[in-house]
Amino acid sequence: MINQLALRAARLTADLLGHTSVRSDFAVLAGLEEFGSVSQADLGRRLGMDRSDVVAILNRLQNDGLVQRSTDALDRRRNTVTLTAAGRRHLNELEVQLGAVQNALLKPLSAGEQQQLTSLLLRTLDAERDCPGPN
Amino acid sequence: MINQLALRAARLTADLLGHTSVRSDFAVLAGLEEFGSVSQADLGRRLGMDRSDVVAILNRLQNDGLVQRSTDALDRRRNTVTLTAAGRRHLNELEVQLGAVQNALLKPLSAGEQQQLTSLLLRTLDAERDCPGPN
DNA sequence: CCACTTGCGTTGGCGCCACCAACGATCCTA
DNA sequence: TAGGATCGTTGGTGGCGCCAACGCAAGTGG
Repeated sequence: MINQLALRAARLTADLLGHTSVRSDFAVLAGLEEFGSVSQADLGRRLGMDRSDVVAILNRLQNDGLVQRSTDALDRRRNTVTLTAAGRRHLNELEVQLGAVQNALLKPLSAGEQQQLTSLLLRTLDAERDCPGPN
Repeated sequence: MINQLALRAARLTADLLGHTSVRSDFAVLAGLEEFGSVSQADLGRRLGMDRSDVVAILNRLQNDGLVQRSTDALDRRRNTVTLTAAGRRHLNELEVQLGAVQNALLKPLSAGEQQQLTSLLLRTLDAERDCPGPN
């Protein structure tokens, strides 16, 4: 049903970008820009992914100098993750490329319909995001 | 972007159904019902999945008696795959359950909006499906 | 009739991704 | 001060999509 479209999206991103794991990288980078400097666990919670996977992604990103890990002084368990300048640049590039992918994917729809669709998707996502929390 | 929703959908299906690989099974069963008895390669092409994966899924389904493989008399390379009565029954059950999942997922939307959304998704999917072929 | 090419089913491996279990370190609280 | 709770990390598991290679059958041109 809906998975079909997600698969198409994944395939297109894989085609246009080198077929490495850009999607999770982008998710983390975008999350960092949106939320600022956060701990890894918070990041995972807000992005809806597991702590262990966040670790792997951050290892990659840190290795590429896109992200900086520093132990929080107030709570030495936590790692405060910060976006570097290079990371911000890389995120911008990814946004451009993924925007192109999205355009290609939604090409058969008019501009108004595209907006309509994304609005509907975001609404269901937001509503869904609240559901499991407060329970 | 869109992958988020797909993930939600996957999680919901995993919650409501036993977290085994029901999704691909359903895809194959639904494809069989839609296309009738077809060869495995045709099935894979129409569903947009790899031949090797179709093999694995068919092994499972055949083992559960939901599907029957028989070598085509006219072209002995091909395996004609047929839905058994049990397979059709199982498909119906899955349709009910997945319908419930879809309802839960799209609950925050009104009925009209739900229809609108699925229509938009199907349109982009259909348009996309033609694109890679004629090139 | 014999290569040659094409398509089919099957096997095996790789990579991405979501999930779970466990551990040491650290913080918080009773 | 002892016991839980949280954090980062490691390791393993399973689903899923993709590719390469094999053996076999069908068609095609010489």
